[in-house]
Amino acid sequence: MLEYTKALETLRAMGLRLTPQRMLILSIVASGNSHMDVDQVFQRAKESYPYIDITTVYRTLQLFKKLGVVSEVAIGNRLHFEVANPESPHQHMVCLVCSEAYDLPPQYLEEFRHSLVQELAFEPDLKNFTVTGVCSQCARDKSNSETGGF
Amino acid sequence: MLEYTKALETLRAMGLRLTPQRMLILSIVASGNSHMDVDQVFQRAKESYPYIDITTVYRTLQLFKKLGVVSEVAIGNRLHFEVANPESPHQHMVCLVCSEAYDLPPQYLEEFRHSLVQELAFEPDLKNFTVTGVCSQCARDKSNSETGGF
DNA sequence: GTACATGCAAACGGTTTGCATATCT
DNA sequence: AGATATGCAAACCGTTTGCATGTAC
Repeated sequence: MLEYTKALETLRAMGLRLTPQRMLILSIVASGNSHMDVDQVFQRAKESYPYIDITTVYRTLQLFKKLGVVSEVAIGNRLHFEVANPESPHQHMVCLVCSEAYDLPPQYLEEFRHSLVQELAFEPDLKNFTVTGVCSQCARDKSNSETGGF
Repeated sequence: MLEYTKALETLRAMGLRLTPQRMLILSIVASGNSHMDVDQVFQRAKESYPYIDITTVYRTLQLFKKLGVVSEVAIGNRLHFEVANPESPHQHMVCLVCSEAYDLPPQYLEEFRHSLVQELAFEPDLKNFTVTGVCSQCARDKSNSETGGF
């Protein structure tokens, strides 16, 4: 919950306000294991405060992003957010079947990045890197249904 | 221009029509070095046939995709298309500065894919793989402008 | 002649903006 | 009190759909 106090201090320092909506949205994003899309945040927020508008969710998340409190990941045509953690940068894998997001530790991309830079003189933007694919769970489900077994 | 005759035969075989719009759109996509987004195709098409509608471009490209004539690449929130070439599968690198698209030979992803499958049991969907980043040209331009040079 | 394709308009889904009202400080 | 945030409505942008007209076959 270190993020909380730090984020709240940042808000104060900028002369911005600590509103219930902002605290709620921050708590929701912080409670997720991985990134959540805007609508997921919105739905969860409505459980606590039914009057909240999705516009507020968008604006608040963009504000937190600007403050470095959360980071944004675009997946398909949806924006996702997670609490920023500069100590453990990572990329994401998203399952095309179940839409689940998984963290991808950066070492998996090191050699890839290195060869791109060295051989193709292309500097990949790993801050916004996401691989889609099929996760082990869904691959198993699929092979089970194909063989008719469980 | 092999793609042409093959595509046209495929259309006929399916009882579909060879319209001027379809031939125009195919020729435009085939003329590009790499993938083009829908609006680029549309603009070029209007030069030859000003009455064409962007809806037709979308529908035609989707049809060609279904026939295996073109392949679709989603970049950001835009769809891009290129002539399908099953003989040389590749992925893409897109420069965030100039938006130029470059082909990425598959060998650059082999080790990456292998470690994902082996160690994380995640099968990446390399058919829809795109890395964004900064190309060498734009990196050079940037460093020049930063040092006051050109 | 008939089925299929086109153009146009309207809908769609995610996101952003304008503005009057409400709220934090 | 005064500046900032919110809710609501409307705009936006890329893409898709409905439908009457047009055209390839």
